[in-house]
Amino acid sequence: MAEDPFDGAIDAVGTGGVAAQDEVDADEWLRRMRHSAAHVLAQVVLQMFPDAKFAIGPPIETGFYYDFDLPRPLTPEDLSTIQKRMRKEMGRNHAFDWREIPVADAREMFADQPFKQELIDQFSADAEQLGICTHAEFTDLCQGGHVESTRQIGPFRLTNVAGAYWRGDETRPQLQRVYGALFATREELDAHFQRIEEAQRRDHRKLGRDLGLFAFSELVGAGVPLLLPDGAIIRQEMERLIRELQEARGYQEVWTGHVARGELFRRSGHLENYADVMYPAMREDPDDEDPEAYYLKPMNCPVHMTLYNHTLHSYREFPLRYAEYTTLYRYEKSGQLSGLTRVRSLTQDDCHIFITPEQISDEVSRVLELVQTLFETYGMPNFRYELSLPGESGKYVDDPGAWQTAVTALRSALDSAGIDYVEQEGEAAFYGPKADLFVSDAMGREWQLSTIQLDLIQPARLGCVYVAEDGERRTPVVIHRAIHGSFERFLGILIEHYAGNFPLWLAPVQARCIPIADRHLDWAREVAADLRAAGLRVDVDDGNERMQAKIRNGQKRKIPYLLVIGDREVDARAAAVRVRSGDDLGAKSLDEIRALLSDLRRRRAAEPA
RNA sequence: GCCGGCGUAGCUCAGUGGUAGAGCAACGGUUUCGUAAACCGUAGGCCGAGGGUUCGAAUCCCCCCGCCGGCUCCA
Repeated sequence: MAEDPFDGAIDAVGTGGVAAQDEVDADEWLRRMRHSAAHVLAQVVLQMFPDAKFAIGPPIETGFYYDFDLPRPLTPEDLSTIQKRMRKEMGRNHAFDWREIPVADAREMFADQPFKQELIDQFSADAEQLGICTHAEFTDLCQGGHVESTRQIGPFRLTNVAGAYWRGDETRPQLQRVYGALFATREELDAHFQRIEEAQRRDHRKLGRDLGLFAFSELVGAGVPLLLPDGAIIRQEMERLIRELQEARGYQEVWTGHVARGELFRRSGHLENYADVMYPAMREDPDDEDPEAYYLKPMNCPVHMTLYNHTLHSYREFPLRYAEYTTLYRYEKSGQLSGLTRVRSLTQDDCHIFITPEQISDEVSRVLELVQTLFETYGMPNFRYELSLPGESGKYVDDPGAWQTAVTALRSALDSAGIDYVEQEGEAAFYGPKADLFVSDAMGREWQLSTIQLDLIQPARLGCVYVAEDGERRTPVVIHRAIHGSFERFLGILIEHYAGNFPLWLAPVQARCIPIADRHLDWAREVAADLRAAGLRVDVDDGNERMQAKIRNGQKRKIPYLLVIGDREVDARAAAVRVRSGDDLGAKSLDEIRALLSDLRRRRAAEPA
């Protein structure tokens, strides 16, 4: 999916439009099967809807899709009909015939296909011949990449139909996209669906419910997560960690509340560039354009800069690092909301660092070190960086020289940290370039967590200055950076990363005492009280169920340690330690248990897995 | 926001025009048991909200809201 399907690979066909299996490698063969399946899909859809306008049908990571403009929405029943007819067509063993024809012929051939006409416009800019591919009665404008015949196409299943804008542009017509999964073998196809099932078990929305971590309420509102006590514990541990790390690195905590006047956001540029995600102004008269109106903060930056302006600063104070852990409010469109990973009230570990231009590279390196330390603590290695640069559009104004300096400094900091990244033109924030860190959730969707942004615009707009060594007043550069991104999203990702099996330091309940019979309750309570006094989160299952049931409940709750207490343990002033993995560590003295758990907690160890 | 699907007990789901159901969870009682489910009982629902059709609506229609998948946009 990484490649732009419109970036025509018309000349990248190499072996030609059709190849035999032994002419290409396995990956290429799979791509060809998938793309060929898309052609059969289009063939069948055209049989069923002769007036259909068809767009594109590329191979993707797990299969293929094809986009259509149809007279009516496809139903799930249609999908299974289409699938049956596709299998039938594949069984007929139609050969794929690929060849090149002159542009003019292509235009004529696809005269009643407006999307194809647009593609012809695009491709004919630098080609006189265009590829077409025919099998059975169906011919498509196509850059090639096919198997020899339909019977060679591997096992597949149509999965869903979804809306998709033509060329990914929401101002253009929305088409119906039919998705299919396709793999080389039946086993791989089955494994694919098993992976999906496994991913669904990891889904933080399900685990959050099952483990009692968070909830949503229609009454409170969409996109506003309610952290239940156990979820709030995890979030508190996350905050505690980042506070420790940041205090150790010279950050100073500030507090600036939740609202600010519109005038501030007008000066910062937010109302001009960011209004679409800001909640509407809070004002007495809705028709009043009065700048006295207040807005919920979508970001902290303008407020932090105003706070900076409270006194005159010297270059000697730099880097000056303001940290705040506060909730911001963004009106995300309803279809964007997704559990904890996309919410409307989000809490950022949001900091603004005031520096001189010369300090950019060093300070970005320090931020990168902080990111690395945090991700190591969580044991999350699977992320990737993106360097977002300004593009052509007029959104990026002001000083082009400063932009260039900033981009160079950001790039060199990433390079010297040995970080791999991809550059994305046109993705910069309105105030500067940025480096973002992305991770994937259980369902394979990517989410941005950490962000490091250079700001070349707002400090000047808000009148930030510092006194330089030569006594002149200059405008500081500001680094905006959030390491978790938002605690909500990061929590969602963490839940999936651990599949709910939090390491001890994060676990809402770190150990549970399980007395076998009521006569063991006193010692169980004593053990719990002792461990609690040592700062551990420990409870006692004093219900009247059998021990087996209590163990089952504790396991389902994913509690790291279950401390089973019967006659032997009471006598020995001990508890039998069962680890979440199911391992039985046997009886251990209270002292040993306290030492074990305290050590894991203190080190924020990854254990128990 | 757009396209499609879906909203019945805390959770997983039955119920297709005629008096709202099951399992698990919860709660009460009995049981006091050695590493993933003891037994009995009780309670729990404006069937997402509002409107309409009908003698009668969880069920059919309209319109909101929410959730899920995708598209577009972003911590």
